[in-house]
Amino acid sequence: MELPAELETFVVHFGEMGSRWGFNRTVGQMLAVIVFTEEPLNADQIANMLSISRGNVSMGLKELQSWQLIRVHHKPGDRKDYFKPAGTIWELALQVLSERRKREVEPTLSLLRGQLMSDHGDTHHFANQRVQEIHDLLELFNTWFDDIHRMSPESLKTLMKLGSGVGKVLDMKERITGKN
Amino acid sequence: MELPAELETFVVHFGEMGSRWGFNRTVGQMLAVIVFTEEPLNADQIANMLSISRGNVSMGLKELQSWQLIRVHHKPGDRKDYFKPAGTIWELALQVLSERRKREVEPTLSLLRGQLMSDHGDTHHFANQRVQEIHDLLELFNTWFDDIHRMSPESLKTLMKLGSGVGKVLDMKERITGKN
DNA sequence: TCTAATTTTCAGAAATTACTGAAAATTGTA
DNA sequence: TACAATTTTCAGTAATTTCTGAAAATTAGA
Repeated sequence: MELPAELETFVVHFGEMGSRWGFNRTVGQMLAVIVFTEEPLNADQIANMLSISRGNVSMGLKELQSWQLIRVHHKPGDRKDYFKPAGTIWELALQVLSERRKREVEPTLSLLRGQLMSDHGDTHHFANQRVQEIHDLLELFNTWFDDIHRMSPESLKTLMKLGSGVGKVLDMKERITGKN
Repeated sequence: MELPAELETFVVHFGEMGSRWGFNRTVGQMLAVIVFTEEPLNADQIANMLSISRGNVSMGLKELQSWQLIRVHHKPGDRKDYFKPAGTIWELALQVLSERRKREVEPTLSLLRGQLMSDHGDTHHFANQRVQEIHDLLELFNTWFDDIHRMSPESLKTLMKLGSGVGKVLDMKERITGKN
């Protein structure tokens, strides 16, 4: 199977962006062909479409599965594994954010939690103040994201469209409930 | 100036996380020493503390300045440039998000906008539907982030603490105003 | 303007990351 | 179980990224 001409732009672009998004060029390109192709694809098809080795495709598929961005699909009477996106575009985007939080925030949060355990006390040392601040920030972000991640796509869209307008709603709530 | 022992953990960790956060190991380490040291530091001090070349420090400082994470500071009677964080921890975090949006979202959004210009019409082609979906998602994220980014740290903290509890406030609003 | 202090640049070297392809392992069917 | 189809692994190689250090450029004071 040959790469359809209309996909080339996206494959090239996803390849270039791949490393910024947390994987590498080939993995980005693989994600592009899988997302923009209606039919599930098998490893040989992907290798041909991108002109890369079979081994590379195998590693890339493992990576995309570890990100939970693709899913195996089997065709009756065919032993090959076929791959398709693990959800809607919206779900894939949330999944990327989720994995990145795990890889980019969790390790630091663990370290800082540990530091605050052992360093309890001299909260006046400059560095320890920064540790506390970064810890609090990441902890807040973490619970916020957990919370957000559980919302339905629809609620989330509504919320995002409201944007900072939420501030006004919050003010309103305060006036009504008298709390914050 | 030698690297204080209590900073070593953070320098090593920020180095390891650096590439996941969008820069490289040395730049991550440089950010760590600058953030965790009370006094502004000059390039030679940083080079000594991290045992890296002067040229490397120069490049790293440029990178951190392009991210707007550090700022020059001058001492009277001293021609050297000293560097300190460009803001509070909270501001630095927002700045990282802001720069990453610019590097990780904007290029794709530009491409997709262009595609939708030229491809206007056959919205039934599978790939074009995906293009539209990704475009709408990124566009929504973009305006949401712009909005959020303008809020004061305090409002933002309040909003994050509320988390998905915002959903309930929104429901309340709908009941009251009869709109969404 | 001249000079010394300081910073930046960048070619080459070092380190890291990614890729290939053939061999090994696994899987499903008969 | 035996075998062919398929996938995974991984040593060696290729490509990319990062780093060094000396030379070039810039800057500020005399």
